[in-house]
Amino acid sequence: MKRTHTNNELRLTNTKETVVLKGWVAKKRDLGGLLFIDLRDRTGITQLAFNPSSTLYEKALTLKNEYVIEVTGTVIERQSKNDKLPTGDIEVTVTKLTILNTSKQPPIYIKDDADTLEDTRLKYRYLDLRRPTLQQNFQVRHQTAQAVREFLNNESFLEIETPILTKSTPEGARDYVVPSRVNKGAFYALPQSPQIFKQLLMVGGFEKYYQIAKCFRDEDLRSDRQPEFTQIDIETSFLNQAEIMDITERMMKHVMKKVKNLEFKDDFPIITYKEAMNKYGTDKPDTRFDMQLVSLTDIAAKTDFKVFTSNIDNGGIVKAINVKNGANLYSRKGIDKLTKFAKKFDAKGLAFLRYQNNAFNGGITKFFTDEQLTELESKFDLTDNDLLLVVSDTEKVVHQTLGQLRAHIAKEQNLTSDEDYDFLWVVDWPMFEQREDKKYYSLHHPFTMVKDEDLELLDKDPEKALAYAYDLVVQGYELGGGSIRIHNKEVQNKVFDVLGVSKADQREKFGFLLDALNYGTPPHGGIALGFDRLIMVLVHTTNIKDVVAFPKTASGQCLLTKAPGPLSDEQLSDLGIKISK
RNA sequence: GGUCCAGUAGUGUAGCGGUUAACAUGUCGGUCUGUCACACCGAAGAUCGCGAGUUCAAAUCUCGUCUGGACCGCCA
Repeated sequence: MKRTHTNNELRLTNTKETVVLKGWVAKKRDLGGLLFIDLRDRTGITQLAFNPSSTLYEKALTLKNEYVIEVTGTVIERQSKNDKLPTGDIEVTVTKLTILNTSKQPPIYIKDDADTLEDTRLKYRYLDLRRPTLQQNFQVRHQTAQAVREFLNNESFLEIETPILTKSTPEGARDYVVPSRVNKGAFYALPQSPQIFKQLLMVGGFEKYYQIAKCFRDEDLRSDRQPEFTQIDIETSFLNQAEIMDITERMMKHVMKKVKNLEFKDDFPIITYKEAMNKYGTDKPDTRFDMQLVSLTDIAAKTDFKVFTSNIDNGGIVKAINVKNGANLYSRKGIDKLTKFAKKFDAKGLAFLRYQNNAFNGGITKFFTDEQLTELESKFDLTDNDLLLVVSDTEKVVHQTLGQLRAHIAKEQNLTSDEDYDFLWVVDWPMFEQREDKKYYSLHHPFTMVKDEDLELLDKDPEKALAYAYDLVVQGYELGGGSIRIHNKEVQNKVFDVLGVSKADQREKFGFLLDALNYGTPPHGGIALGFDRLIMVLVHTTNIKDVVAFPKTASGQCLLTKAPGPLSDEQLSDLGIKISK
């Protein structure tokens, strides 16, 4: 029989209608003389009622959780209503019951507040996916993809697929690799992103490209990181940074309207990379709360506190955050915990001062003169029981430590709301960073265009050169990043020189791209947004597994399929591969 | 590669040297005509992740190992 309604559809207005419903038995409530079944499908729940006078009563008694059934029945108004369910005013008196399939006792509960351990849930992922929250997450994921496509299609973008079997590139993340049977000893790599292909599509004249693209990176996992993930990948020709940011911003506003019914009237704020690092200690600041980093280097230099003065003499800095009401929130023991947290980021310690009754006390107060304390007071918007947390070290360590502390404390103290979407652009990224080995590394990627006015710096002082690069940040997540690309061969060569990529390597790894630059490559640029992360933010989860249908564990295993697994000797020999051990 | 946490009936937890291994929920049986976390009564269900060691005695302590998780490194 054809299903007439889903399980979230029937209302009082349907009373007396004959309906056909299908779904899973979510719950059986046997009152002796009366039997209720909650029938679940992906939309919701409808209550079925069986009366002992019914010939179906005995059969209904045999139903168990997760049986799949089809029922025909009449919609009636309930004697006792349930205002927690959209269908709570009605129930269906069943006149025909067909058991479509039975179920063993499931190893996990199919309900939202189930606290089953993650490994059990992953092993039986197909059961876990039946949970309403996960069902809703994938609904949102679908709607978001639709909204993205709808917007970009309207803006004349073409959706074009790029290869999954492609070539390994030297920089960036470790590649996942696929052996070639036809070409023994040679390997494809799975793309870390469609970066080079989308640039070549611009050379190919498509002008506006997008793809909801799978990307692969063989790096260690985190709660917000899977080895394969999805990007909204966009590339355009002839548009400048502001124009690409505008399209992206309008796309995000479209998504927020379509998926969350939220209007964003104002432009997303724009701050520079430098400002982000100085004020928030991170390139992806959560701006839902303040607690900005404040420099105390000048005051600290005047104190007799050796830790500060010797750090400053060695080029270090001193900065602090003001934890509002922190003196009440963090006891001595609590501060010790924060110190332990700070040490994860290479800080040697965490200094503090309390502000109570209009004066500082505790911690490092004794190292400051009254005059210096007054100066300190003027730097912060202090109220009673504030707590200053101070870190002194290299700029890098200070920023990372205080940036992480800031986020950590906000989380501990619930300073943020999941429904507060603080979209933010971070611009003016440096082209390169110099690491311990004194070599230069791309902050973005090696195809990023240097700002016109900084072109000369590539030769003189590469570290000072800024890029046409922009990141979109929300709630402390890097939602995506993009840049204007180099379309000029001389500049590209210069960048490779700074990066120390030899001519031979340039030829070997990027020859096709460099060749393409010879044939009328248009000015182009684009952006890539982390699709999974966007969904995480939209459905308020911090666990990426909640938005990926079949995710991998922290060690890259799929507990459902047991991937990755060994190959047979025959397969290995076909590929010309020997396993050494 | 490193640090930390966890692994005990189907599921989630308690127990932290000697217990009949406890509790909740689920399962099974019974009573019950308005439940929706139905209620009540009863029952079954556990080589305490695995392997060694210490001890008269190990779920409990030690070491190793496996699995899962969080984080650091890593992720242009």
